Amino acid sequence: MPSRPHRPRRTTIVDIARELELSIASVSCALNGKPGVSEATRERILRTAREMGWTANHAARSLQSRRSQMIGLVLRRDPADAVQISDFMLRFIDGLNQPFTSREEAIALRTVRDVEAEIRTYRDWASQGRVDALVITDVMAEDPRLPLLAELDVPAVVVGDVRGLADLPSVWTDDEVAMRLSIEHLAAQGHRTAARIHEGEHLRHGRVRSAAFARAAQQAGIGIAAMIPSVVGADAAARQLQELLASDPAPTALQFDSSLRAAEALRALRGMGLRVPEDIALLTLDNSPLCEITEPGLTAIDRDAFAYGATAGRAVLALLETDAREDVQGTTSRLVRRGSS
Amino acid sequence: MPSRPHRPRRTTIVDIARELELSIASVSCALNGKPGVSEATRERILRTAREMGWTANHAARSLQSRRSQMIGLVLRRDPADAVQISDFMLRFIDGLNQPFTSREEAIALRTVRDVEAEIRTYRDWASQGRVDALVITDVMAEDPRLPLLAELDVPAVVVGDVRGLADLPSVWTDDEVAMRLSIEHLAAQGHRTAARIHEGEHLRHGRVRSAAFARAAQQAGIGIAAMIPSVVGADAAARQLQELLASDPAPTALQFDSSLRAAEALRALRGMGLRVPEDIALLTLDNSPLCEITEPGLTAIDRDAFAYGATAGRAVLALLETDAREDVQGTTSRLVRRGSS
DNA sequence: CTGTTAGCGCCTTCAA
DNA sequence: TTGAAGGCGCTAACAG
Repeated sequence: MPSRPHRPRRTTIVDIARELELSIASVSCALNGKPGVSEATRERILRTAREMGWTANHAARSLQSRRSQMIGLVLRRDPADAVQISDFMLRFIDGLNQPFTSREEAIALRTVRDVEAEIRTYRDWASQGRVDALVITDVMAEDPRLPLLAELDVPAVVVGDVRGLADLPSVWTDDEVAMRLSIEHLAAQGHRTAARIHEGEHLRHGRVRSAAFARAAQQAGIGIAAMIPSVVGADAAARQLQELLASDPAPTALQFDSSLRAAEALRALRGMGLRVPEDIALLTLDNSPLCEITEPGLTAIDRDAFAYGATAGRAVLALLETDAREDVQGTTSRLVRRGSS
Repeated sequence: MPSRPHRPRRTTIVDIARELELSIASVSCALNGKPGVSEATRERILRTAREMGWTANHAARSLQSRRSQMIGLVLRRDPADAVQISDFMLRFIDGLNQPFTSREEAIALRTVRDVEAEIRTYRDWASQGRVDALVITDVMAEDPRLPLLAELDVPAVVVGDVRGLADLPSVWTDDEVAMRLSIEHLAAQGHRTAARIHEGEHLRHGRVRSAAFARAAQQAGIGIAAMIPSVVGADAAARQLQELLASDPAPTALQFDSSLRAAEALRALRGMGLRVPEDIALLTLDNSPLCEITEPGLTAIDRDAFAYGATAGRAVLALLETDAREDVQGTTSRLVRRGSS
């Protein structure tokens, strides 16, 4: 532990009390708007507090109130994370902050490489009382964090669908609707066979989406040529596409979870001499500026990451203030039509 | 202030002392690896501490040590922020975390809409002792935060070039080199006239880059058709490009600060029937996956955002631990050649 | 080597 | 209405 910083002592309520020749209790009451002081002395106290530039010391308050005024957020970050994930996440964080702007809460952020480190961080934070609540994102199919949260006694809000996995307050998004919108759009365009290229099913929402995709396709009378994870690298992606298009019946539409992958596919398809959308249609989840710079633009499902985050933030506050366990939809999916379909 | 949470009391050093019938001082010494306890009792103490699941309470430590173990980071976030900015920032944050992974420090993050709110946050955090240090990004041409930092007695590291603006430890990136690489690349391709489309010069680095661009161009014997801020909207951008290409002599190369803008320009130029790179070359700062999905790919200056952040993190630690005022280069620019030039 | 004492800055009974 | 005292959990100085 490094040596204690020797910065100038800040003014404390003791200083104010001494200055005014009052007891610290009176000062404390006045400063916190509590009864127990006359209006006159309260005024005096508030004024000199302002003059002396007093602000409550956070550590002291925290020690006494057992509240850190911190909301913990751990980002398990794959260095290869695609741009639009970053964009969504930063907007989400921005939204998460939103309900806290007029309050003292702030976000304690930490990035880690794997779940083990993430869990360690939660354990540490919880036992040290460093955060008042946790926000959990990217729910995995078999998520070791969910039992952990039950064990640690820290309020937590889960961002994502945890129905059947855990009994925790959650903020989720309508993946079923997103898939239905996608499929219905394709059906309306006369497509009869589609394929889905997802980002892996280790994440819960990957599975939810695949299931919803299958269900919606069946209802719309659309055949599924394949539901496969995306591959990295232009060459591998091109090969994957070729295989996909060789299947019988061949899909006339591709649904992506990642707009970056969709954009790459677009480029590959054109390289293969195929026309989009005439020969094959593309559409993707997670609308982003990326979808507008491709030629043609990418039809995408739009979701308001900021609103999503803000809803999560409000759920955290509700949990903290009234112990209200919320289960709300964070954002609504909307189809944005562009040239690719 | 909401009511105090009534979670089960965690075990404290008092509990351990009582359990072992020792004084709390001995326990404290043992737990902190300080001399003053025999090895035997230390062992005993450590073991029962572990058994009882003890962890130091952060608020108490913080109160006593005057350290919050928090590094403050405020993001002034324009809701219209482009994707690749988000990507760079999240990678930067990831890097910033890097030096803290094996330590107790965490990042206190807050997003705000304007400088006023940002300044208010710094003031609050500083006076409450909520952060041990601040990391300042996006230095503006006339930056009101710099005098503020001198006033507040909080250690701070500036990310960006502040030479001549403030005497603060800083981590900067080689914008001059980036511009020189760009210009030299163009010169080598035989270009004689270029234009620069930047993201506004309210930010310090915007100005630095423009100045460096002009200098490098002069040295390379390249004429500058224009140095103008980008405009938003496809139509406006197309008009801007048309004007630019109508100037005499017309630029045969365009340098962008934003790869999103460059990608949009690429699309617009092709819409105008121009070939890239034959008729006009494009290149951009801030390499990102975006640069690979356009057709042709965008030549770009690559900078390691993670390394940049990590360097900043190390500068913060140095400042905190040894009061060492560092002034280091955070990352190195490198030209990535692609089809657009 | 061990224990006692006194803070860190704030809040909260309980008496006066 | 005001003040004195105790505690939040931990650390540090000094006494034994």
